[in-house]
Amino acid sequence: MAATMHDVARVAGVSIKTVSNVVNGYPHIRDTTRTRVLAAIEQLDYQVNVAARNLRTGRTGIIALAVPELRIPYFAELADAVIAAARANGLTVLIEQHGGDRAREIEVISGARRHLTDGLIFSPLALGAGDESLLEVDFPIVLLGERIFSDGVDHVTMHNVEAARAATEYLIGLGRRRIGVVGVHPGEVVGSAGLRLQGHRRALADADLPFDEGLLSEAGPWSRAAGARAMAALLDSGAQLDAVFGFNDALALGAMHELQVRGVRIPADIAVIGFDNVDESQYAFPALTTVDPGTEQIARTAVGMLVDQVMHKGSDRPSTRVYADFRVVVRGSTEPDGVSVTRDVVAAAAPTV
Amino acid sequence: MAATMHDVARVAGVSIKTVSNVVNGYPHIRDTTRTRVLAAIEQLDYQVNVAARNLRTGRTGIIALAVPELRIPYFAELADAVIAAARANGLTVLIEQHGGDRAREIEVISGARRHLTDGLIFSPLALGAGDESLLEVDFPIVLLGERIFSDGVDHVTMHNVEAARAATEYLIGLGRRRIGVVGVHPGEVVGSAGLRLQGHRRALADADLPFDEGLLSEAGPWSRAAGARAMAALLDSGAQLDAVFGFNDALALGAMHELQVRGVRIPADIAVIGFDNVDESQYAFPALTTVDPGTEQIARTAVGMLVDQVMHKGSDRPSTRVYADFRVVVRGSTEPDGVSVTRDVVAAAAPTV
DNA sequence: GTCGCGCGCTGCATCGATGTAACGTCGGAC
DNA sequence: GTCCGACGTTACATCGATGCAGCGCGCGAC
Repeated sequence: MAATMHDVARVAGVSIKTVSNVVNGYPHIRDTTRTRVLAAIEQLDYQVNVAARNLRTGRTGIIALAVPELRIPYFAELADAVIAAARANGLTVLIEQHGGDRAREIEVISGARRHLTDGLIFSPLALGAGDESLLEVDFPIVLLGERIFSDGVDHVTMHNVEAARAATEYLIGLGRRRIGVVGVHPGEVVGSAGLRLQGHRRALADADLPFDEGLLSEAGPWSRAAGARAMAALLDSGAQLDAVFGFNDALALGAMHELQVRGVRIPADIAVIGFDNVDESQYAFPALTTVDPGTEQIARTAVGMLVDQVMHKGSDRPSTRVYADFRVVVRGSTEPDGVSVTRDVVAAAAPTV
Repeated sequence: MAATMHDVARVAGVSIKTVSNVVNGYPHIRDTTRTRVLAAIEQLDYQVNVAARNLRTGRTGIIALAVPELRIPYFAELADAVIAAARANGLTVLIEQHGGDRAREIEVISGARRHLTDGLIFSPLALGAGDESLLEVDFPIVLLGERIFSDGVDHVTMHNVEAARAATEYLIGLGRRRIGVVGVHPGEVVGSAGLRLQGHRRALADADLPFDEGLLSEAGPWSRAAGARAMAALLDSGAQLDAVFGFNDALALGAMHELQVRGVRIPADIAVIGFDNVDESQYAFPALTTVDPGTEQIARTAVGMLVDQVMHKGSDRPSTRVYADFRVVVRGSTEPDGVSVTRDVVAAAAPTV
């Protein structure tokens, strides 16, 4: 059986509490005592029982991350970044997949596992406007994404509008004038598709370019397959294009593939830009220019906010909303020799209340 | 503050232990009592404090999964499957990334977090032959992969040799005779590359086809980029091919891309097969034929074995080694009209001791 | 010389649940 | 009629740690 503090105390000839003090770095301990305790710990190969410590302190050192599915590359990379950020804070991450299922999303915020974790980073897919009350729990939560906002809840999100605007501005700067858009969700306003389209339109307006509905192509799920289909539809409609903006990388990659199959030269004939900067994109040929939404920063910020909430639990902190920095990552799909050149276009992260 | 069993007991007018009995489904309780307790639980919105239960029972309901990185699609999908399988067993999953770093892999098996979890599913990358002693811990562990085996430790792995053999057999069955191989690791014997090459050679021998070293192409990391480079090298060498076997999907996708860039028709001129069956592959155009190594089964089996170990902890179970079933998933990259047709080629899962 | 305080350490209560022993009651077996 | 055992329930100890109060001691301040 594993050794307990009691065993260590007996071997070291001190009280159990002194062992606890040594383990927790309490400063007022004679050096000789500390040495003896440490020797006993070494000898018995003692490790603190975290379960017991948790019971006493109410902290577990585990945070939960709830995402739709890990098989979606963006979320896998987000999870990767969250785990790394948590590790830097001495925390481990427990992952829940809710699959965009409403019932399971609700279960995540109200579930019994709350006792197991110190807090939750939650990226919802089904919950949305109107569900704010569900988020009013007495438990540290950080929300991700743009589906739902609530005044009392910390939130980390991205500059969807500005980033999309920067992407289109960048294409316009290259001299492109007829920019196809892949991944539109007609009628949507608050989701990623709606916000990114809004940014695209602003960039066009800023450059006095017309907004042509004929250049928009719808895609339900934001997958490669859908991107290829949407691209095909756009080309088949006879639209004349010199650039394509895929609302995420999967769409852009699908679109790019369709273009290549048809013998279109990228970027000579048509330039392609995506959004998300998933790993996959830099391995495409040509490598995909894309908007990096600051995934790693989002992860770091979210973990930081959660840690902050955990430490100041009970006190009335005002809730914070942070927008991650983004940047346009220029690669070969827009500039022949631009492979992996990174260009910072905008950096904005004004915390707002 | 959250309600405790004590509160529930007071409200229901019973002892705290009776509440415990109700919560844990102990059968000998009068219906009226049970009803009263349940009502009190409902009224107070009581949830068991898992930390306290853990301390008492020594179980946490959490299992750890240690993988190199979630950003590698195969591991993201493995994690996805493990989380789903764990959920089916009432468990949650805590994920550790060791990044193939030896020190961190060792930390994972000996770390203090062991107390937080009931067991560990471990997919090592740095540990290998010679490190068996590190695995001899008094803690439920299930090993994945083919890097290291140890007599005392449960293991789930895949039929690398047989599966690769089936892939090549399948290509030969299509009438292909000159099969390029992308992803060779010269000199390797026990790793995936070595085993898969061995399977490939056997299939050639079985069909009385010559083994031509000139058809092998090396790739260090198994990425798309490396696949494309290896493919290019092979083509540039002047080798005549009618098929390509990528040792994983990323390699195969990279190779496929290189072929398409050069105007090679897939599968008319050259058929392409991969290995792993990651989601990405079915969205390629043409969709990639591949070997499904039974990732989901691997996950389910590993979780099952771990649960078994946890339940029979202490008793001297013999350790088990399971090989997952595999199958060749036929898609457009080898047969024009074979998109998403699945063909079971071999099913083998003889548990061995 | 006394007081107060910080140091180094201890003992006890406590976190919230579960396991064990044991209680009274009641029905059935002898 | 007595005894036994199953039933429904309870009290108490326990899991392994931490928080708090407090002890004896030495040292500096007044």
